[in-house]
Amino acid sequence: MNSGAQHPDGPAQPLRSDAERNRERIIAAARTVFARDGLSASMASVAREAGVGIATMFRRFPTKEELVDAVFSDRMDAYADAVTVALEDPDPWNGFVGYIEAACAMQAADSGFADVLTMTFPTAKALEQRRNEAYQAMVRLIDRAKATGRLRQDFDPSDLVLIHMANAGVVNATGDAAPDAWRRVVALFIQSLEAPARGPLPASPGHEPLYKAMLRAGQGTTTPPGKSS
Amino acid sequence: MNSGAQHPDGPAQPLRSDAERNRERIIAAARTVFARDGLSASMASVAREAGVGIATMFRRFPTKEELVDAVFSDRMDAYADAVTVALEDPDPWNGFVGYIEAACAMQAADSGFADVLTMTFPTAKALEQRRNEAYQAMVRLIDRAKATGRLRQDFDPSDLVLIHMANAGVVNATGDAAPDAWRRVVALFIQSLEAPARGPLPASPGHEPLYKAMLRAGQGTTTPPGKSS
DNA sequence: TATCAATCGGATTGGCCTATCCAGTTTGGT
DNA sequence: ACCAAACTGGATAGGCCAATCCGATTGATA
Repeated sequence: MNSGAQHPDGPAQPLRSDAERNRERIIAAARTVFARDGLSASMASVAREAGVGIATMFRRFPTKEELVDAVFSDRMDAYADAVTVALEDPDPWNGFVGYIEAACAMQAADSGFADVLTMTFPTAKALEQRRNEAYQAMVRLIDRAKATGRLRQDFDPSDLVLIHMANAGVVNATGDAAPDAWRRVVALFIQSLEAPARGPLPASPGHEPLYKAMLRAGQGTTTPPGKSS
Repeated sequence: MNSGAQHPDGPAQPLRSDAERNRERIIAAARTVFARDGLSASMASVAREAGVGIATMFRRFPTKEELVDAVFSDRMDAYADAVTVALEDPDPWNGFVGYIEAACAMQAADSGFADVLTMTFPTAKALEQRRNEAYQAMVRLIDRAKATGRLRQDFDPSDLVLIHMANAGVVNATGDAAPDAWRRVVALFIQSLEAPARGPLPASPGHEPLYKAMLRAGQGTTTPPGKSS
């Protein structure tokens, strides 16, 4: 993708050439492994795939969140781009529907990204900033679709998160045994969003509880799955 | 619940009294732990909760599937009962809707059961038999609802599995941070199922691929999460 | 080319998991 | 009250994981 640019935020000291090469090898490997196994993949498995030692892994990315940040911030750009494209559609409802389909397709194509869309990682700054940008654009997209009357009025931006959670459930459960199952589920969802509403909905959980939920989920994936009684 | 009945299928030799006591302690503990942590909870954590040794655990339930079978076959009865109740509703659509809500509520109330509904365990005979009974009744419920014209004609029994997968995604992701979020998602789903359909749907994945998917998911939970490169 | 600091990666530690083994304890019939 | 069979649970083996340490290696500079 972007071969010229380094990782954006000031590399106080440029890495030595071999270090930079390994860094990119690690990111490429993580892209592959996370796409296949989701964010629960181990750091060690990424190192193995990259052909570098475990220590190199941890020296460059001391926490998994930093690796996730480096790997998915540009995929989050693509996500934000999808909103922009949708906003350019002359038919707001078409744009809205196309956006949901595109976003869910991205989830289906990359298990790691499916996880990213339903979790939040406060320390992954680049990632979270892009997520917020995408969110702002998304709110405009929703308002536009509501204004035309095709999108039900009680739709809430946080409903998109719920859709992503539901879609992640389908994608995770079906995997490559039924790789297109999500399309049917998403199609049902979209039809339920079209105005006129066929009935009232239970109240939206609201932003803040959903944020807490995404935080909680993220911590589960980043930390070993151990429990204490 | 049922205090009189033993585990149904012929206990060739009745267990010694202390063994039987431990067996029930284990099942009770598993009910608690699975409900809290889902089926990914470890056998060891169940043993700890039950206050028995690890060996006792494995002697009574050599595989996790046997434990799952013992714990959830009666919950699957309740699931099947919900279909029966729904079939008695004079309004088939009401019955259908009520059934989906009840089933999803059971998922929300018990993480373990949420997993059970989206996975299959071929060796868990009691569980799978009850699942099939429920499935047969469910097909009748669907046909009845379609006959009245309130349920869209292209609804497929396997769509219920997809709904459960989606709901499991929401329930897992939100947990107790947004414990009612699933209600909104399910309400949207139901509204999309009401006739007249607002548009065609992508083809159903069909029974067999979905079964494969459920199998795959089950194995992931039963076996350690290790991977090979 | 010579030097040295940055970097590399294998070995290791400590934790949790599944699963098995075996010496000590409990049960129930006599 | 006695004893054999059934049962118990800690110890243990083997595997995967996150994370750290340190001797060997390599890149950049003079």
